[in-house]
Amino acid sequence: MYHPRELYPSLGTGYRLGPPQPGGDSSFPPALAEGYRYPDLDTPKLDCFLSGIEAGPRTLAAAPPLPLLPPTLGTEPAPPAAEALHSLPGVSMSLENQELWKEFSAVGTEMIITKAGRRMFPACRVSVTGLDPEARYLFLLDVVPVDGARYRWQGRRWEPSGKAEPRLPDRVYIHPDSPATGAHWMLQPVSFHRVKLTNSTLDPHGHLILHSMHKYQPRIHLVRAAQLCSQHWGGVASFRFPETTFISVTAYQNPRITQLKIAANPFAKGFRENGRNCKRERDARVKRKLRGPEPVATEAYGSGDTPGGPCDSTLGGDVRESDPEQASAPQEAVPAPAPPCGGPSAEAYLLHPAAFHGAPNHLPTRNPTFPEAPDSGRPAPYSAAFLELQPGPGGSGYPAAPPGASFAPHFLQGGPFPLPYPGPGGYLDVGSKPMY
DNA sequence: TCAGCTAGCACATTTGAACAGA
DNA sequence: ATCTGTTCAAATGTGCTAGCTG
Repeated sequence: MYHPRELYPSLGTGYRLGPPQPGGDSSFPPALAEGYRYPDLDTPKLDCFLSGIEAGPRTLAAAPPLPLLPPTLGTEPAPPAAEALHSLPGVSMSLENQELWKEFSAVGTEMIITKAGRRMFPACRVSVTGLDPEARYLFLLDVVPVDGARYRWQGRRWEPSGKAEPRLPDRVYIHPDSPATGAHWMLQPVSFHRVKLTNSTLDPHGHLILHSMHKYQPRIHLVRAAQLCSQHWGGVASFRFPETTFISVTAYQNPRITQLKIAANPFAKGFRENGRNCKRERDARVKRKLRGPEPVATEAYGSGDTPGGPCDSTLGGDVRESDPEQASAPQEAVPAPAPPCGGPSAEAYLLHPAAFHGAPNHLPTRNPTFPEAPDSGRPAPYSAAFLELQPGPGGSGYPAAPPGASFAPHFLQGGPFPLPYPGPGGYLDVGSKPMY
């Protein structure tokens, strides 16, 4: 296994997220300071990953003391503005699909996790401003536990039910467009709809590993760096949005969440009231089955509907079909359909568009020594690459993920990347730290 | 007994290859 | 020969449900 300090020994350990330094930069935007405290502010799990960032001209300023997260979901008032923790002055981020998130949050967001990995819905879709248009940045997403409790659905609400399970290996999702110029990231909303969540601790695909019935919070990190393995990283900004807090489940507990997901997620169209798989239709099918073979449907398959589902550009994600206003909002912000990438990334897109619709083809070809995704004949797509990293020295009391028989201690799953770091669209395993 | 998990199912959407026509 | 638009099949993403497990 690798630790970033081993990968980048020349970088030292001088740059870390942490409490504000005396005399540190005070450019932290006040508006963004109104948020919640990172539960693990003192030991951010990205430490080992980000410690290689070169100390910039400014000292990293951490968020000021903030109130703790509320204990339960579904009852809290409208959440405050996003919290930010960064050393990139002037950079701010906003949640594009905030209304949808708030709708879920008001009920108590649940995210299905499966062994094979399940996408998040709603997905995190953000807009960023204040970047240097010429500089290159990486966009990362991770998910951290909100508290040390396990939760249980009590028929009407979620309530704490005992102590949380030991923290699992931390993984970071790297946006497929990374690295790209500031101009590219600011051109259109950045969507993390391809992030997958799993409850399989031996997950070989690099999906983000979570415990079921626990409360989590996604975080988005912006790192200024020319390349994924750059030795000249120029700062980091971390953001999180309180309304994106969710409880991981293997089956939905709150029927209101189920209804919201069905109403908002294009992939669940078949379960809507007027769909072919609504309860009435299902019952009718069962009856017909008992009587005899089902007649062939005469209606054109999916006719009349405008495709509005997730796409793979940064604009993609949870377009809410039932809410045309919401669906059109990003287009108002970006009048002309922008190319998926700008600068060198746009070049890569033109040369290898598939790279932005699944496999990162703009990178070196798939390493044949790595296995295919076990559940598919196709090469592992966006989750193709990740890196298992050993917890840092003195960093973790948490035992490293038990090495599965199917994969080596460190490797790039389905890796098109011959280098020991994850490629765009991949996941970085940064080890973990004990939380409780 | 029961809460939680898993696998299989049907349906909708996405994606890319193949093809036809300009 | 090239470009554009259409069609189609396979892959993938959904929630539902029955059965299993601890």
